[in-house]
Amino acid sequence: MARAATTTDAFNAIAEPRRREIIDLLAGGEQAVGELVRELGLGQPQVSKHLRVLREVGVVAVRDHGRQRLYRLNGSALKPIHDWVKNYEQLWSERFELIDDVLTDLRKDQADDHDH
Amino acid sequence: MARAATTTDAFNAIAEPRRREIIDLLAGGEQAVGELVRELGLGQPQVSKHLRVLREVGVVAVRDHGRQRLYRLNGSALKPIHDWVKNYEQLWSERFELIDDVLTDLRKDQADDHDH
DNA sequence: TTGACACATACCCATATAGGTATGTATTGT
DNA sequence: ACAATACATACCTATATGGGTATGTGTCAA
Repeated sequence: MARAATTTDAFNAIAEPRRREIIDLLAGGEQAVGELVRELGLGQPQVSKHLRVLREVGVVAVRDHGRQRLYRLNGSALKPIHDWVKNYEQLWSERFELIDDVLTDLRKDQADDHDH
Repeated sequence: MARAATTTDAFNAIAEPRRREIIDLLAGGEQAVGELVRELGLGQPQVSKHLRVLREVGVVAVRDHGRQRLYRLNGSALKPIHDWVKNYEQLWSERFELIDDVLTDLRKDQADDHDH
């Protein structure tokens, strides 16, 4: 089996750096494809394809405006990612570093006790 | 160009569901490959390969113990993901929904004013 | 109506998978 | 020394990719 499709879920969709860049740009508000093309310095078809992926996983939505297509962010589609990674937030917090030190000391004391 | 390697960064590494599952399992503490194999219901070579990817991006670390290899989580490697997605947390919070409603009302009032 | 514009889609190609199977390597027990 | 155990790695295959280029589709202006 090959790798899962980029359109499988948000996890796969945001693995691509340009797509995260697009999301960051749309955080500032609705934008047309042409603007994104200029800001990204990518070809227009490439940008359109990235936008398609983001659309399919629900991270962005489109709106027609004359001959332009305005894309906007739908941040809630990123919630599953946040929910998952949030479980590990404590693992790099300063508070945890302290707790970790304490636990290490406790284990050390236990080892000393067993040495007797 | 093809898709970026899974070992490029944590974003690519965690796109694979089984690798997230491994991370979740290791959150409970150090585990040998064989235990992970049983818990995942995957082949041993497959698990070893997933572990290799996670090792290369620094999400897990290994320790030799006899003929076993004990893997442990290094959660701090997930920080970049958390840092990135945290910027969008407000977009689905209840608090934001309320702010959004208020803004919508404000815009509506402005439109009414212009109608006069 | 015609041309210009904004965007989407259809191809082509090189590449990196993820799973499966077979095999190599190091450690342990007898 | 030898078999068994625990992992890692090599190889194969089907598949989806991201960029590039060419082309299709819908909208606007003259």
